[in-house]
Amino acid sequence: MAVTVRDIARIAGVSVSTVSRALSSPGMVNAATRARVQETARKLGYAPNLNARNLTSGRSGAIGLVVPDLENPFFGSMAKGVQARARAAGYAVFIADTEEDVSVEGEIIRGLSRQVDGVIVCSARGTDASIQQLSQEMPLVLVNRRVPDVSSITFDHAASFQSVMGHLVALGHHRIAYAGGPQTSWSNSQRVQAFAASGQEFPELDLVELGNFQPVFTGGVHAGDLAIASGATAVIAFNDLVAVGLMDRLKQRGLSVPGDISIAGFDNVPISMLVRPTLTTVDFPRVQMGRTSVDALLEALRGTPRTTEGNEIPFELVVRESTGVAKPRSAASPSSTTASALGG
Amino acid sequence: MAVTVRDIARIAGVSVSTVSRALSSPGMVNAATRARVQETARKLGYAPNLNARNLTSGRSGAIGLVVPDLENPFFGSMAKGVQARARAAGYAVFIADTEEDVSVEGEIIRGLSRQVDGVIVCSARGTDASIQQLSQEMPLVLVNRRVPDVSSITFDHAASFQSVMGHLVALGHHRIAYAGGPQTSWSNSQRVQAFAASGQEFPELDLVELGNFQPVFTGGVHAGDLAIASGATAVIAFNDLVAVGLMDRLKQRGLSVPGDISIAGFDNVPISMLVRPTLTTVDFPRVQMGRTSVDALLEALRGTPRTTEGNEIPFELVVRESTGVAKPRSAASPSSTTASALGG
DNA sequence: ACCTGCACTGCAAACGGTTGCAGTATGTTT
DNA sequence: AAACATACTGCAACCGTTTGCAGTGCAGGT
Repeated sequence: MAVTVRDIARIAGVSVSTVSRALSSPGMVNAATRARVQETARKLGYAPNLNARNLTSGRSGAIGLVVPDLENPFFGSMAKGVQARARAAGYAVFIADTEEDVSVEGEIIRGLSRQVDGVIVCSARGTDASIQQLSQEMPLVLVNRRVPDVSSITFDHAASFQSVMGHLVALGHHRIAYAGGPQTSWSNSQRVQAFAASGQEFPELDLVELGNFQPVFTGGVHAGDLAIASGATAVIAFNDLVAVGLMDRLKQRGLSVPGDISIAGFDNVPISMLVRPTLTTVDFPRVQMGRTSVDALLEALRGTPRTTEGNEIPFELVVRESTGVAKPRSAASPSSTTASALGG
Repeated sequence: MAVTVRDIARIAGVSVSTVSRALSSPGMVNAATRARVQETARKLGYAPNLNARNLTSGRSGAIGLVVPDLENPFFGSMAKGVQARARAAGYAVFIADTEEDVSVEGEIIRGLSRQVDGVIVCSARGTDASIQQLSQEMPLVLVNRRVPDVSSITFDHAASFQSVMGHLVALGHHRIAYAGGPQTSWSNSQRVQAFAASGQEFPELDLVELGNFQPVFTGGVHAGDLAIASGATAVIAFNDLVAVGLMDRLKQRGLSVPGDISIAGFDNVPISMLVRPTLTTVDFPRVQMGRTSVDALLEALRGTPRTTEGNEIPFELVVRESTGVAKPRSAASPSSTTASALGG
């Protein structure tokens, strides 16, 4: 059916080994022969059988990408970066969606690992131990999470949180609330820590943790009422969706953003610039994170693993309309009366 | 390094062929032997080498998925469906992002085809001929586009457009505009046709084509002014992003939605229920489209290709707040004065 | 003239499975 | 008791490529 090295060998009048060498290590064969072989190969439309090639070489020329949910734009962007960089390096990408199911994650990754040279894993959940275990079984790069002794690529959540906090402080806010995300999320724990650390840095601040919310619109709605009750003049939300839900609820309750309360989110999702007021947020270059994780994996495959630390992708604070100067504490407007009345 | 059938054979005291059969065609070997082999395999942590297996079988157990842009949520959802169904059927998924570049698309698909049993292709652009050509070279299923003689899975754009139109007519609208998408887009051409067909179905209607717009927020902003000028009381937008941009512009110009103008979009993207008013739109089950395309591909691989026609995924009209009864033509309110003044 | 080194090429053995065929030991039929 | 079918197992070839090793011919050095 398909044309093989033997066909080429027969037609070009050489041995199969010469054909193989002419095609994969051209330097080893005489220029004339090489040209003849390559020409016949081209004419016959030869395409090497990758299974055969990989069988001898032991490599597969592919990497695996494991994500919890492909429908989440975060992972879509990641995948794009991974795909682009892998292709440029001559690797194909196998993709697997764990559907957020930690229990099957290990099996999926192990299954995948038999057909790839290494894997890139996004696993916000799952235990450190299980990830360490996997990392010992195969070349593995962990994304958006840090686990001891596992090569990982992350955003600097602490620093990005600080930059949002600095922005709000500069605008004169004193009572600032944080509407957290899922308790099990690594990035949320980073933000909670950074939030607490801000207390050290700015002792004059009045910090309120509103609790943990689902990282979606309705979670923000829920947080909205608590935010009003807290009496905070600024709220940092776990992500943009929460921020948008929060903002919607505040408007519904008759408060103005940023007049009464400033709101900031994280991720810079497309919605953040479509809502009114547009949302102040932090942009994390997700495509670049995908690219960098491929680089890290390929280096590991070449036997020169990066250090675990220091692989942090830069972020950017995007200031838009949802944050403004804090309303003076003394001159309480009717709407803020509501807030302070409820805030106790 | 890795454990092979030979290791198992040696330890279990049988031949490699028996090992192979005990593992892949259990019916052919004695129950006791089979148990012993399977047990040793399990104990040694045996995992078959897929390259070796595929080399003999000629199959690869993988399918390819080719999309123009992984960052686009449409394809993310698709990919999720593809991935899930493929995994369930024992297939792995290779993914490739063409970056909307038609010129390399063919090469990417051909390269991919060497490592997979078949491909699922989303290619809104590219010529019919090039797709037909590819389809003859390998098992191929085309998604969201119809090309003669190529197996394809689509949404019924005509019917979904009709349902939006019917909804608006029922609300009493007479002058209805369509804000189109890219001229080269297959789905847009389907909608334009359906728009024209509505003229036949409802001769009393007054239909206005506003032109072609970029399928993004700013395209909608652009369309907004034209919509006002057109004097239409209802606008159907190419997709939700255009609809949202349009709505934003209308509000900016002092018109109310749906008070003065009703707006409907397509796709039911997350934003559509976050904007105010929430957007009437058409939901296309994209994950299901992914699943169905895998089914079609697998059937083709088994030699029982589906017919080209009839593979249409059901849609659902989602009526929300952005569409309402048409304002009576006679009683013009101040805000509509603006519109009719400009509408000429 | 002889040996050495070099550039090139071919042989054949891998890689790790699958599978057609033949062989052996049982059970079944007449 | 002989002939035969049946159930299981092993041998060895094969899938298409890579690669260590040996062989060839030819140039240059002595």
